[in-house]
Amino acid sequence: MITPPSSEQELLCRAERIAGKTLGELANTYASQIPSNLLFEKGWVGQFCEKLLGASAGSLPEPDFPQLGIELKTIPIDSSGRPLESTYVSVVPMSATGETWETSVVFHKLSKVLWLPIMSEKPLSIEQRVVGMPIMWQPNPEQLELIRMDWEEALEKIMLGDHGALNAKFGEVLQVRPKAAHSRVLTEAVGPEGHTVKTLPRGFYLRPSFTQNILRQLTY
DNA sequence: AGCTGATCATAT
DNA sequence: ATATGATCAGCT
Repeated sequence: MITPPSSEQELLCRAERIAGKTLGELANTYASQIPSNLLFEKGWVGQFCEKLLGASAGSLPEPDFPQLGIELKTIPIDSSGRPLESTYVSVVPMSATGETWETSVVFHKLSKVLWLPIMSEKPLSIEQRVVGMPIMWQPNPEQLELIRMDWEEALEKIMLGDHGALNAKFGEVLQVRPKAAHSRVLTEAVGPEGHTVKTLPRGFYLRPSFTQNILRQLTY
């Protein structure tokens, strides 16, 4: 059990200390069992890194380091530093809770993010994957505005019950995609006439084109 | 090769 | 069921 970092600086130092190491080395050091593939433990890398850096466990809709207001995101990259996947941010509130942008989970989680790139090209086994240099990121005004506009538009679709629009084509930078155990899962949502209906749960994801820019801006 | 919809583990 | 952590895998 690793204690939570007491400051942003300490968190960053911890992350820098594991940069350059393979997941195999780190798992050895911390006596963790490493899965041979991620098919049945898709979140393993993220959860392992949370543990390494002292994030408070739990699945609360708030940043991983609540006291610091910092969210940790591991992001798989190829040898050119390009993201291999989109980045999950949070659940889409399909039953519109009267949330505003400033009170939204998306806003709070993305206010400050510690990105931890993991070189994860397919031929590499999990233990061979390498932790890259961490990036402490706060969205600049333009980035924040792009995210906000997608978020606002998504909330409009929710209020209208226009679930057909809430698919993976939605959002310039903040995408909407299914987020569920399987495709038969249903959650409560606002229907077209304002009544409660059931629909597939969805999540907000950052598109790779957006996260690539985040990784680039500190790489150069 | 990138995108989109589907899916898996765990905790509460 | 819903939240966290995400990646998988078929299709274009």
